[in-house]
Amino acid sequence: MPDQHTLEETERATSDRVGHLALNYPAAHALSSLYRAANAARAHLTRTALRPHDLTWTGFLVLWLLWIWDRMETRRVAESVGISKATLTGVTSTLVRRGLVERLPSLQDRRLVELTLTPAGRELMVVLYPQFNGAEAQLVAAVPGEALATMTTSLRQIVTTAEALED
Amino acid sequence: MPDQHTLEETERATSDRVGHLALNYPAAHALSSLYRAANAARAHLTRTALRPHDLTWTGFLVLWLLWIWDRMETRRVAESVGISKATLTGVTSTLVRRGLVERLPSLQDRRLVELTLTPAGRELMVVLYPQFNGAEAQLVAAVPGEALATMTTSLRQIVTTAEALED
DNA sequence: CCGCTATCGTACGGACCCGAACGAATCCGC
DNA sequence: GCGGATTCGTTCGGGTCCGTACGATAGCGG
Repeated sequence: MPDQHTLEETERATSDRVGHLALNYPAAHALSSLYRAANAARAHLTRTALRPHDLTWTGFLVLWLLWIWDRMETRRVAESVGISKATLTGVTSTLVRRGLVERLPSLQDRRLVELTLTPAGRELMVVLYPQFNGAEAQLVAAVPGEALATMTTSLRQIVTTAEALED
Repeated sequence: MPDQHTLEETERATSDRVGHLALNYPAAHALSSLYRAANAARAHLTRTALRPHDLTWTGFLVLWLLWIWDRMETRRVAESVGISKATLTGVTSTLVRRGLVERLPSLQDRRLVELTLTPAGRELMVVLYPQFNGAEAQLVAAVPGEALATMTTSLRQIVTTAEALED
């Protein structure tokens, strides 16, 4: 158990504390579950698949993206991974230092920098990604297929809503 | 758009790259959506509700927990929030420095430290939490009630599975 | 051409985050 | 009682993570 209190106890204590307020409880429970699930999944995948290769979660996301798309501008990578450009600079430096990623200054627009995998980076992903996906499958094994599809759809709607709210 | 590529393009590119491997795609898509949604929600809630009060996401989670439960041992707080004890030490120090949280050394077991909100911390939560919950409601507004319930159930199953896998 | 503006990636400071190691306190087998 | 094992919170080092500020580059109106 991640908590010394059961789910029921927590909800009762919450009700005792804030029950007099007009709150949206389904939203609160959904987002609480969302954050806990994402945190648990990230921690488990990191321990199971990434740590043996001495990779961080974010570093892996960058490698995966470059594996799928061959080369990308840094601003696109940051946007896709969901981190700031400033953070990506540091993450990229780490991956470059380990010989997995290469920086390619753009010739057309000299402000831009593109990223690509080195051969070593590609070899790593060929071995690593099937292991990673196996761990992913383990995590969702208890969720029936239909519920998983519903969940995926709802999560994407939340992403869309969040993006719309940023304007 | 968080990505210069549409979802369909990404899935096609993925298929081109790893289509010859025996992978669990529903699991991969579900966890990708899970991580993106959690990231987007966290970023939006931080900007909307937390930043005006100069609070961090993790700091807010700690405050919320102490608000609901009055006082807790640090090890329980770390477990509930999903961070390591080492991280909690730093987060707690920040909150103590801002006068929102107090450390209470346990008299029964002198290895333990309990945390509790100061009056200022309680006053902050009374104002802040309704704002936070309002932003939460905005995020899930596009998801039908039934789908939201299904999503919450599935997310909790993933949390349970992840915990079981840690043994 | 030539300022004005926008956008790029990066440097910096501060906060979070973890694993490992540590001193202090407690527990437990004998 | 008491010595070894366990558990506690903290410290430390290294790696994200962000907002801000910056120098460099590009686009654009006049």
